[in-house]
Amino acid sequence: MESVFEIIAEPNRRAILGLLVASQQSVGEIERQLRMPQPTVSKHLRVLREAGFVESTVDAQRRLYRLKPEPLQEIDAWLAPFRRYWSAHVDALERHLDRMDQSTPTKRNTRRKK
Amino acid sequence: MESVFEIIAEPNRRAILGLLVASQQSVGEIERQLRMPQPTVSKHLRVLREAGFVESTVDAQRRLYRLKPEPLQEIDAWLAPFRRYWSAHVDALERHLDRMDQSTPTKRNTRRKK
DNA sequence: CCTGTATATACCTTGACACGTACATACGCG
DNA sequence: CGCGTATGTACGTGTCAAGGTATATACAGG
Repeated sequence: MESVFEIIAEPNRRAILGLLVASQQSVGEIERQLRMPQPTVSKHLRVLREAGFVESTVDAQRRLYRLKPEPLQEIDAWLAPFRRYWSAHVDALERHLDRMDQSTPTKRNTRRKK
Repeated sequence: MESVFEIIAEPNRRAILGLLVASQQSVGEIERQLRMPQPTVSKHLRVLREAGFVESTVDAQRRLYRLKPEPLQEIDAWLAPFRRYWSAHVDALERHLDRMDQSTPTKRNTRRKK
């Protein structure tokens, strides 16, 4: 279970992260909101913790889990080249639509690469 | 194999997507650049195609695969709340550092991103 | 046609991981 | 101290997906 991508492939883990983005939560609160058995929550939290997605602090018998940004930022970084790709191709789509619309003269001086 | 997250959990598939972001490629070209057996490439391409990550056109015996943006945009969208989360917390960190630095009166318009 | 090239698919095996159940540990309180 | 609550962990099980090997399909050219 090495990569951040495998970690977030699990729907329950994404749900847990989705909860924690609002505020920190105890295991029991997560358990109740997501209606999943407690051992399942604990195991997913373990995976998330060891992958650096969350950290916990002790509050008596409870443990409060909160989000850590780095792994998700890593995913965001991986996505960057593709963002550039599709923003470049919005231009291509526009050119395509321009060609379909015969009446409008191409006011298109944005040149294409490749 | 439903969710886009499961699709990109596979390292070879991410590698293929990484190749295609540069330009479209034939199966053989992918096979050679990534040094993976041809059936493996074909199977991963199939998964990517059925999930909408790529599309292919026929060029004689070859098939040219190119990227389609939507599924990756979906991942990008999922990431959005977390981006808000951590950018909010960069601010919190900055405020914290400001409080630690007693001498400087918060001249808070130098907004450093990341 | 036959051959070589290019790509897809079928079958099998293996390993990883998610889940449920049961149990262990820890803490607080009466 | 013993009980209830809160959380972590160990074990057995089933499922599913990735890889390898072999084979099928498609096309091009002599």
